[in-house]
Amino acid sequence: MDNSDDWNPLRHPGHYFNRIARGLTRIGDIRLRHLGFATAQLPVLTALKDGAELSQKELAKWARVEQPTMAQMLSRMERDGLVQRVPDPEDKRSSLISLTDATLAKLPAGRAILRQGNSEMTKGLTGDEIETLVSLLRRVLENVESMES
Amino acid sequence: MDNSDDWNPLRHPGHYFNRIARGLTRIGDIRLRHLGFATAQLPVLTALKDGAELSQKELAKWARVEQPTMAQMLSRMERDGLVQRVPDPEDKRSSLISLTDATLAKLPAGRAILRQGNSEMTKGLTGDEIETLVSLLRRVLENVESMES
DNA sequence: TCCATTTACATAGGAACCTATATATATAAA
DNA sequence: TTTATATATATAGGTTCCTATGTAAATGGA
Repeated sequence: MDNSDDWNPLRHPGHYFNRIARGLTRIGDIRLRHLGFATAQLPVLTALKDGAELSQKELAKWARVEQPTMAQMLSRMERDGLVQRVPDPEDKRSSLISLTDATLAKLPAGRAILRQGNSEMTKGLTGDEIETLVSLLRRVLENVESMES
Repeated sequence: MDNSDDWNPLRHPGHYFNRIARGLTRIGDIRLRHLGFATAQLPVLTALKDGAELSQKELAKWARVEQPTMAQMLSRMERDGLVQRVPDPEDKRSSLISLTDATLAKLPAGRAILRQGNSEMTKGLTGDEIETLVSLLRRVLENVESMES
């Protein structure tokens, strides 16, 4: 690839990740809105789907966001009645976060929306192609995360 | 894929896009910081790299962000001396935006950083694999953008 | 020409991400 | 036990994205 292509985003994978990620977030937000969910909250819903009680720290690690990001998101989710916090009896610094009953009741509908989105996103790709894609993505992700130090 | 995997993000491509995109943004921001550039500004730098003068509207379209997003980014870039605006003589509603001389002078260094990042991101992938990846990404992007209506 | 519509941009407000830093509790070492 | 360090969370401030809406200039039809 000659130098003149360095600025041509269409020749590089990097360009696509941002566009796809933003697109998926926008679509997810629209489709989940009637349930009161947002795309960014999905890791929290996933982690707590079986009634688990986790600390903010554990949720941040699971969702791979920084602690203040998770703190803010949990505040909004609590404000909106999606989660509840109870003081951790074993650690006065910490709270245990869990989904409210109303949220638990809405999870199956959320799951159906996700399944539908995953299927539309890979429309026209064979099972083999999806596997190839996931495996390449996994390798790129590993490279990217090894660049962050 | 059985139902119990609907919540398992590792089985779906969707999960990876967000993580990769955020990782690339963080790394780019760190590596470009000494030049005064940010990852999100790259489309603007790219569009104006040869001294072109474009309107805010054209830049938003090029970068595929909404107009207020571009307006805000250009404000910061102008504040930081990266771009300049001159009134469009043909349309009093509009300004023409171009890179400052200082920014133009820093572009080659920025390009080298991008090239390096693109190469690290795909480390271990063969040329064929990169081509396959880009082609699959293109198809997914097309699917995603067709979901947004 | 005059008015309605469209267009370009600005502004307001909010979500989700980040880094840096403060505070309170827990833990470990002296 | 007292003190130093580590950990969990909170807060402050900033960027990048979004939607909704306002304003002024351009345009096109009556």
